[in-house]
Amino acid sequence: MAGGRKLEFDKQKALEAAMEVFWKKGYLGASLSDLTEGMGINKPSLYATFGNKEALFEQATHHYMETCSKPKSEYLFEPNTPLAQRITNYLKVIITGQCEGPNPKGCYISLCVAEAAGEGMPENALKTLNAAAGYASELFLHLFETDEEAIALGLNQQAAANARFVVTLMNGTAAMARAGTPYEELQTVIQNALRGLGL
Amino acid sequence: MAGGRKLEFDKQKALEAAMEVFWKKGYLGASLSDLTEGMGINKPSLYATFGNKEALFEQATHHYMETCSKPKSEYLFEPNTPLAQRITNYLKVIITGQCEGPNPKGCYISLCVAEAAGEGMPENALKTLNAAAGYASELFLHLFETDEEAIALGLNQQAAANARFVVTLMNGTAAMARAGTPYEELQTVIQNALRGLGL
DNA sequence: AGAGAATTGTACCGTTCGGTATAATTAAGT
DNA sequence: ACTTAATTATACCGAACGGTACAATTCTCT
Repeated sequence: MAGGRKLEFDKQKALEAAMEVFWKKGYLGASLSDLTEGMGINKPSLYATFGNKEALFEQATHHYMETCSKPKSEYLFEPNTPLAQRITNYLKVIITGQCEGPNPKGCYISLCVAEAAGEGMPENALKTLNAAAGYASELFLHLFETDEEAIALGLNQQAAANARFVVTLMNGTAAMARAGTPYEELQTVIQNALRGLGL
Repeated sequence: MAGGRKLEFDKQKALEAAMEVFWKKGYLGASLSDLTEGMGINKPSLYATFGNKEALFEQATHHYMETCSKPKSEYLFEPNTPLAQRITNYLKVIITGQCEGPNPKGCYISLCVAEAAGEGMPENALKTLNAAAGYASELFLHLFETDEEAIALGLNQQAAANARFVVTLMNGTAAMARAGTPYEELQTVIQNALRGLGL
């Protein structure tokens, strides 16, 4: 037997809205009122659909990684493109995403990781966050260790340190973007970054 | 006529403790319970001595700048020391402060600025924060514009962009430190930073 | 010793927090 | 039409939030 009232909202749109609220306020900083208002639904609907605040955060974080973070990594592996150009393209699109567009300024993950160090974050949210936080490091580590040109340039010799440098700088641009630095100003660090890598 | 009961706590010690609480939790993340517990006093004493949470934050932020941030800038202007060495020494002590010691990991200012972008921060706290946030930028801008060696190396030509690069990287190390990256790993970015500046 | 000034602990204010019980809707299956 | 299942809106829960009234305590000055 079946039946039941239909959902009056788009699950995916609501998740997208939740992602934006967490992106703007962080996990602890986002209240249920912030979330329900941003998502356009009320509390019982939120709990019935997503579980609770923590479960919603896990799904929103996953959505962020899949739609905002991971797709940009394609720029790093584009064929027939010099390494310096690929890194430049990648950093440009990353900084653009941090500074411009409809989303909040900065980086969702970077903000929530900073928040998490202050305690008060539930365990599963921490796990989700730590997994997401390691993505960029592993991406650049893999690039510097396996890319032909990177190996030819010797970047694989200190792949971990070089990856850490790039990831550190990206965390920095996220902080600067969140503080209001516009893209035109922030974009100049890309040249410094390439020189810092010896490119 | 006069008199009155004596303060049973050290004002300066209490301010130092408040600074550590804000450093760990941020402004919004620090509850009055966190503060009174960390400072070892109770609420009426806190309000009588420091005003309210916002006024306490302004004083704690000032204390941070005077005792933790500004003193380290001396390394940048040490006489008879090559510029690259001065920047290296400065960044080493900055990263050490972010990663080690009794204080919370990361940077007090960087954390609270990130928090402030999410709204909910009172106006005077914002002003105090913005003033503090501009300090490092102006410091490096002044260095690159006026230092003899910096001018000889042409760093003054794009002083603002070069300063932004260093400040961005420092915000990045703060984020990495807060996420738990140890000093030994994070310190390697200094060499990349110098190369990124052409040093 | 006594009066007046300042700090203390306790208990409380209204509001918001994350989360839920309940009942009124809206739909499908028989 | 009628039962059943699912979603909705409203109202509420105990706890914690920033902030304060009040009375007890502790001090200085006369």
